[in-house]
Amino acid sequence: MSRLNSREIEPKWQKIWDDAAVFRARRDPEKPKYYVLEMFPYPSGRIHMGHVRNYTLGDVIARYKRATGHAVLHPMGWDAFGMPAENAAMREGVHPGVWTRQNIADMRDQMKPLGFSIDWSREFATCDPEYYGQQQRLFLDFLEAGLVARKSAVVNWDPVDMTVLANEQVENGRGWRSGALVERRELTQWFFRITDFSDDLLAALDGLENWPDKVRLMQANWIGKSRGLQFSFEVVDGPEGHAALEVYTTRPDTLLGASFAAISPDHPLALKLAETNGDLATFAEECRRIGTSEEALETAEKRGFDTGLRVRHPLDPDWTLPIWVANFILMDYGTGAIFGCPAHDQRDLDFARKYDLPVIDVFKSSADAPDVIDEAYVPPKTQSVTFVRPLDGGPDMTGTEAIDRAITFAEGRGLGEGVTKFRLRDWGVSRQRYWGAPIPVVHCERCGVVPEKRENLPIRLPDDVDISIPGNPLARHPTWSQTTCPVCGGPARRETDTMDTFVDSSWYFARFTSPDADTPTDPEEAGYWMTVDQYIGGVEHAILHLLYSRFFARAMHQTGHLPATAVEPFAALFTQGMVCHETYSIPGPEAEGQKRWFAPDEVKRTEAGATVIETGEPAVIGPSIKMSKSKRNTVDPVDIVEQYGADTARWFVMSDSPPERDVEWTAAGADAAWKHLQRVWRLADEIRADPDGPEDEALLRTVHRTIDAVTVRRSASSSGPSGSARISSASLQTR
RNA sequence: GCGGGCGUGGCGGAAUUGGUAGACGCGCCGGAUUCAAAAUCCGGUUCUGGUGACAGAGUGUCGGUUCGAGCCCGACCGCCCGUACCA
Repeated sequence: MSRLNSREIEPKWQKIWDDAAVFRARRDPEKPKYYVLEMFPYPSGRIHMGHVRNYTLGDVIARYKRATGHAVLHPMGWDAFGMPAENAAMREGVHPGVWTRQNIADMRDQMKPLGFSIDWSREFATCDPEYYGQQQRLFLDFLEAGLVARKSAVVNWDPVDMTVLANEQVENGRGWRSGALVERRELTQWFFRITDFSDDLLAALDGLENWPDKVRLMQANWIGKSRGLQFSFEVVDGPEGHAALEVYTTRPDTLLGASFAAISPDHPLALKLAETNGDLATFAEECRRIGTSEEALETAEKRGFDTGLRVRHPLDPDWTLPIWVANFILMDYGTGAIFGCPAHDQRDLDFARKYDLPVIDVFKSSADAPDVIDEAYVPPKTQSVTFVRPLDGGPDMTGTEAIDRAITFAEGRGLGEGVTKFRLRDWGVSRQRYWGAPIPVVHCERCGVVPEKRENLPIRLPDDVDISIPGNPLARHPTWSQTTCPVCGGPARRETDTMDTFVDSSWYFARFTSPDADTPTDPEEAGYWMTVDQYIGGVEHAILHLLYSRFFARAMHQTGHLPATAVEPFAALFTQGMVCHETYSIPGPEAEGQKRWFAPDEVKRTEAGATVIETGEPAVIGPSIKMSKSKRNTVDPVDIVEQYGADTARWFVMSDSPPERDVEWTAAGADAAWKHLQRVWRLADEIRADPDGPEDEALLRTVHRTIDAVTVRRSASSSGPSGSARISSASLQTR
């Protein structure tokens, strides 16, 4: 009787697959097509268990579909632009391109032994000029189609390093390298007009039946369609050009509860007043130090500054309200100004309590009204439309009806108009960095901003750059930006901003259908393979990446690069859970931050606890959390493959937990997975040992019951991988 | 802060959707087999008390609805993801 020897079998079959090119995707009119895709990796240098889980999920589906007579496309590539390469360059003095290419080579070497059924002939990296050149072509096509805009946006500015910082590089309001207080600064930047598609991106979510509800809900909330009233306050003795203050509210029915007006520190009126009011200018300056992330802005302590100006209440000209500048008003949403209604909005209430502003309950007559307002409330069911009801004589009514009625009433009186607004903002794609796709436009003194000629694409990144200091190496390169104007032929300057790396990942799935085409896509190939039938990746991409990709598919359709059938790029989406591991640490002499972390292979784990192998010190066993470098709780797939073989790693991540849930990697679990494979091997071996003997009817029956159960469950489940999860549990019960 | 998710034995997880909580698997314990070990096979395994029959407790916490709640409702706690320049 033989034993499973993964070390021999796996390379043997991988070579046979490779030589026969069995995973090469081929169009076949006789077969239904199936495109399965896992979110492509960032080439950090090492694959981790999260990758193994992700690609195994896709691999199971790819193999299943091939086995059931489909023409399958299952490609792999590299999301190769981004900040880590520049950081490595600064840290180690290595060129970002060299670093990235080496990482790709390393990771490919680590992935190959896992035996995924990938069509490697389609591999590309987004830092290939052949790829980003086509992306530049798309940029120009979008520009021509009116899908690109140029406007100003706020960035984090490090005044010491003289560079733009990513939100991630801002720590407690300070630049991570310089430690300088970060400022907000406005730059003119390029935007994709994703808001042109707000309505469609929202409405089409309904059709994405094979997406998780939670992702659809998150996207819907992100797009944030709301119906409200836009109206203007008359500003009493306002400065020139500011006789009126436009505000937008989703709760016009609470208008009589207004006790103040508030504007963003970046609102034009605030800027105007700050010109002559030093204290206000100082206050606004302090607000601008918070940073640009929504999270930072919203969690900051609510602060305000009374401008001394007042506005007239629209329903009562004798009633005036103070105008405050408040740090929790976002210039990006609505009009950058609100009316404050403390009784019915918690943020307004916090603000009113802090600055001693009135709290007026407009639902006092409602049965739900509290005697004293401790927290903002809105009556759940019946609510009187306080300012409308006495005037139009109608009945009390519920939420949205009340709001609609207030809008109708206000419109009838000429007070304002009903407006639909979206929370979604246009997508700013300009980045002041080197390692990204150059934006293919030219700045000419005579002709202004002009697009590059398509025949000049790709606009390549220069290799000879100085990365050792912060800032944009393209901007300080002595010659790269010098060019001639495509229109007048005069001297001109290249755009030195590069594109957001999310652009790279917003169409790679389309490029996989024709990776060598000299246009962004080959219509015939894209028409055959698109859309992606099953997309698999982490839930952390639920909003941005997936929304940008949905936008891109629409924009690519509009510019003739994708068929109408592919405006939704991913027919089905599966979000897998994370791979976790417990942590081992020894607390330092000082505080939390002093902990020393130990990797699983540095620790001897017993029932009683854990000790550091080298020193024999006892280590504290921490909770199982996502594998990460900083906590050192990673298990290298390469080690597992060497120890047990790829099938053990693949089997473990597929069987131990349902794929949509987090899985905890344990040495015992890996061992068990290996044992299970041994059992399967032995079972098959026993049958093979007596090929002429009578068939084992009980076994045959079990096998077919299992197949039946798997098939039934698969077709019943809405998306693929949850079905394949059942394959695991069903097989485990065999015999 | 806001949006989304999760919380059941030592562990992964079941629970036919409001009807015997812990299926199945892992691990562990005991036994068989073996010169011995591995592998394999059999049995046990929520916790507490009890030799035992058995008794009591139990699905993050508190409260509610119900004849009946892991499941429905309300409030809270903890962890995770996202929050538009991390990918």
